[in-house]
Amino acid sequence: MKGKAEQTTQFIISTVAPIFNRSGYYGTSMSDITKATGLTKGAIYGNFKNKEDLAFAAFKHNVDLVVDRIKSELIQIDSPVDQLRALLNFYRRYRAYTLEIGGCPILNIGVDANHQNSELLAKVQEVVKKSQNYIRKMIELGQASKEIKSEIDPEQYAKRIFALIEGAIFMAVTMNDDSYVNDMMNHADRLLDEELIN
Amino acid sequence: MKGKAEQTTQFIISTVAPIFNRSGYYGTSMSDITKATGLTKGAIYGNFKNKEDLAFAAFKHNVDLVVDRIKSELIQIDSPVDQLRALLNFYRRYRAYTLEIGGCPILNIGVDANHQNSELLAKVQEVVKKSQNYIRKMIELGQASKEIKSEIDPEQYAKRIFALIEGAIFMAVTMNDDSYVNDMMNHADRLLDEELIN
DNA sequence: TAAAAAATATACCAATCGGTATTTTTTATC
DNA sequence: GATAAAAAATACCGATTGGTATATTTTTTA
Repeated sequence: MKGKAEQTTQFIISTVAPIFNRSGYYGTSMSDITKATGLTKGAIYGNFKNKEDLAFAAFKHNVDLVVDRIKSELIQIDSPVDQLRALLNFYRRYRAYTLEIGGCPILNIGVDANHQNSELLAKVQEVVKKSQNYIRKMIELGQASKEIKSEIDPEQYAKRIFALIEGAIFMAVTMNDDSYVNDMMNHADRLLDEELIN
Repeated sequence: MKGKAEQTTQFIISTVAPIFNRSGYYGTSMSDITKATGLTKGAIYGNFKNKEDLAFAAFKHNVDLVVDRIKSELIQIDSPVDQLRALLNFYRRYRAYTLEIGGCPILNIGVDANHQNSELLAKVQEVVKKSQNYIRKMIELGQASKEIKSEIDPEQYAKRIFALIEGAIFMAVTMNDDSYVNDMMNHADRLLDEELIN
């Protein structure tokens, strides 16, 4: 006895995820949610404990969308250095890709949840750590294969590359100007060539 | 016939500015504002047309605080290259300095206002443009004095430096980790040495 | 110091907030 | 197709939202 509800749950999440991402927690009302889904409060609260739980699910959904896309693009690449380059390339197309979900969930929810919802902020921090670990492992694999200098600190560069990316996305979204991302990815490419690669 | 009101207006703005910066527009309620100021709605609405106007004033106040501080630190420096270095140094101390106002207003309000309040977003964009022009002029002065390479594009590097800074601040605030800013400012220093300076 | 003006407090408004108890409808099982 | 269970709709709740009209207090000016 279950089947319909799971579909509805997924429908609610995917419908509501861009709204939370764009408008933030307090900027998204239950009536926004019922309007967007065409469902009533009874249906929403039958599938989610409360608004907060819906916000958690929405964030996870948006992150999974992006992460799945990245992994599917990088999994077919062998060399870790080429993977790093492909990652940068992904972000060149990032803004167009995330238009429909309303921008970068890490950036949006990170700013929104800070000082507001520590539990949601913790989830953002988890995603950031996983993302940085992902980059760090690429760097470490590059060191193991002698493509990347052994003396550099993988953690340090993973954090820096992630910060570069988020800064570029923030500026591109805020100023509605893709050149921030394009220039920054060129810059990151040069960073690879001049500081990381042997 | 005026005097008391102006003091009160200023008091309200400076009291409320950190709240808007931390909690965003919809996350800040009029009751938050009356509680924090100890005033009643009558006093608030006697000094401001509505909540939106208060948010505008709060953003301007936070920006002015930061800008005034930067200008006071840079005005006594002659060489434009040294000014650029001093700017980077300012941001090394930025997070501690902006703890009381609740982080970077450009970042916070930029994300908060996007998709929510186009008028407020326009004000953020104006501040970003002014900030970038400020950096661009330093670079151009450096070119005029032959300290900086004539072939580089001042606008491009002003945008990149600003994006670097905002990315580092976002990561530092979100992850509660100052090393993002420290590492990024070191990185920007090297960018100056290797790409900009003759 | 009295009168005028300005500033603040009080009391209230309709609308909306997130959430829930109950009823109705839909779905799955036999 | 009857029945039971699950899901969704309806109708409602108290609290809070941003905002306003009016009364009171404070400040300024004469």
